[in-house]
Amino acid sequence: MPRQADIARAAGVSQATVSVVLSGNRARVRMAEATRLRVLEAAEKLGYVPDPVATRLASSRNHMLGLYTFKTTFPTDVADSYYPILVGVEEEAAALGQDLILFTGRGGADRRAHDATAIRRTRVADGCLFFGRHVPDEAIGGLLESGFPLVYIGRRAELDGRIPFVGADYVSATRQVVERLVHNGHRNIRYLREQDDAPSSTDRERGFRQATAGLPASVHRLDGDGIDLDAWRREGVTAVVVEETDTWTAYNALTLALESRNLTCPDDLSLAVLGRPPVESAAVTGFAVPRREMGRQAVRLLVRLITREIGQDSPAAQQLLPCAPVGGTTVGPVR
Amino acid sequence: MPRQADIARAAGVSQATVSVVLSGNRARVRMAEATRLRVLEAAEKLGYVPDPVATRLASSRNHMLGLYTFKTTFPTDVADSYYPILVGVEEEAAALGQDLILFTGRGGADRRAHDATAIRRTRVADGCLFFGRHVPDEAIGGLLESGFPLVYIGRRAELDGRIPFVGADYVSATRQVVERLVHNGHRNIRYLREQDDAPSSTDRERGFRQATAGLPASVHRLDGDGIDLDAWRREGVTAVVVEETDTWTAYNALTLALESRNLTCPDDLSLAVLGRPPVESAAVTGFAVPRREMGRQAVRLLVRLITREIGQDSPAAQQLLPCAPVGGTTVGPVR
DNA sequence: CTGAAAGCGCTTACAG
DNA sequence: CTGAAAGCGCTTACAG
Repeated sequence: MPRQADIARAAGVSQATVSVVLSGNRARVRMAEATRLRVLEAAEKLGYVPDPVATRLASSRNHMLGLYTFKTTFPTDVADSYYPILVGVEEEAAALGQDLILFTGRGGADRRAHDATAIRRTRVADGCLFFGRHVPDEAIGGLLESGFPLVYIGRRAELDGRIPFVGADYVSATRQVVERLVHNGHRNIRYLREQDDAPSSTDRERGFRQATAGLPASVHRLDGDGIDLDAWRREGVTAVVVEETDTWTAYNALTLALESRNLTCPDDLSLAVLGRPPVESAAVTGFAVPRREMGRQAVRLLVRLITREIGQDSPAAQQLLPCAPVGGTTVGPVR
Repeated sequence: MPRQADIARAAGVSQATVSVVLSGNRARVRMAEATRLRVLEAAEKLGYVPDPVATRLASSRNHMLGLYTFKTTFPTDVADSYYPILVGVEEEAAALGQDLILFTGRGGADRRAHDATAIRRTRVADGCLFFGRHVPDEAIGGLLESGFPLVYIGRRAELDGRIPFVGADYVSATRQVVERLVHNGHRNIRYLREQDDAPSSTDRERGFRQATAGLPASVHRLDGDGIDLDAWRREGVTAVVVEETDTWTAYNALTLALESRNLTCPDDLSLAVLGRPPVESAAVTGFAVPRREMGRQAVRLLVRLITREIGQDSPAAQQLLPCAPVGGTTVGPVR
């Protein structure tokens, strides 16, 4: 494969000159147009393509973006909620001329021990997208401090909120859904959430509390016990909102509870999903998490971080995308 | 970030010695155990992680495998047939400690002109998986000649059959399905295939012809006209086999023809899919294309090519995986 | 047993 | 306007 040195020989110039010409002469070196053309022509004739590895070692960019997931990159269980993000990532990466490196090869056994090594490896790329709840503070903090561009997909508050991210605005989306319920006369609304404290869950809770300020609304954390909807009714609950997660745990528990009352679509209870209901239950009110757009915007943000167009401490490095409302038919007046 | 030079200083040895120790001393250089330990300790203390870019430039391996698709890596239209392959690829790559590079960044406009450049770029990786019908002879041939390890996913006969691949054994799988029909008494069987000449289509046709040798079996290539099943019946056809492709074109055409006779499951015609029917029509006889396994085996083969465990001209560099039969209920006796 | 040197293919100051 | 030099962080013969 031809190298710059070969072109230099063919064009009768130095290898450094070839480098300058081929890199578009960003350094604005003065140069005879004839020389430039001669180099370009020789490069064309020899079928030259730069070696990305050497480029990366010598300079700082190789037009490759990393994608680091803490579990598997192509999950089989939660593929539905995950795939759209990948689609968005690829779409935008392609549009911006970036290749993608999937860091999957981080050994078997002791993953925790390998994390630091694995994460440091992301440096092959110009920058890296991270996806997952897991934030290994030290490793990520080290990357951040060294100025390595990185973007989390999904909001992250760790490391004093210094992590750039592109997330979904669950607070507003939830508030809007719940406000609609309140507008319809509901005064006792219950938020069914799962056990863990993912930002997406606590953000929903925040939006919920904003919309129900002053009302007897309450949050029910899912435990092993299942849900007693009749008891909730007796407590005066007239509407239930349930969070969507990639495992559908809370949603499924609610569905189960509804079915045990022989009601998939209850007439004495309004329902809404804080997210998008599964396709089968398309009529349920909720909102759409803009996964594909999150993928796209994460790539855009990462590239702007790489080009230093914006700094990693800039407010613009943390983005929350709006969620589109999904109409549905399960939010009615109080019964 | 600490480099080998830093470790060398800390351990009081030369940088080259550090390199030898850290790379596991494959060159079997004699070395005092104490020195080795001192180096290892210093590396640990400094939190050293090798720079993959430099490693790749200096040596020949960086434990990264390329994945080059001629369309989009994450398609939205044919995701179902595609995703399992990715799952297999990732699974095996992870198991073998390999990262994955997705070559998506090959500019917009003139793709054809960029192909050579884009394909040459795959050299960043230790080897590359290719996926798609498209075989740009010159570029792939160049890679092959230079000894660059590559594996196609799906059988490819181009370049005098010199391309390593992992495909599905459509010939045998089809033959078995059709033999079952023949065994059930069918003598006039029709194979419905699509227009193009993909290996997966011609392989099916070959298996079909093997099983129907001596019988009046015939192949119908789908055109714009739709299918007249009544006419086929009058011609004496008692069984139809239809190929599965990622677009389902032929299968959908057949379904349409069946529906126009108000029969989704005809009683005067036996049916089989050369592949797996869509979930809704699970009862249809067919076979399962082992997509995930193809992904896995392609990675395994690629790694063996990279390690020179097998040569690219070895027969072992071209693999056909068996397809598991899918029982179904649509293959009956002649009516 | 260990170190000094060359080289992988580039980029980027720095001299002329 | 162009070239010579150093360097990115490694590996790999080759000397001692």
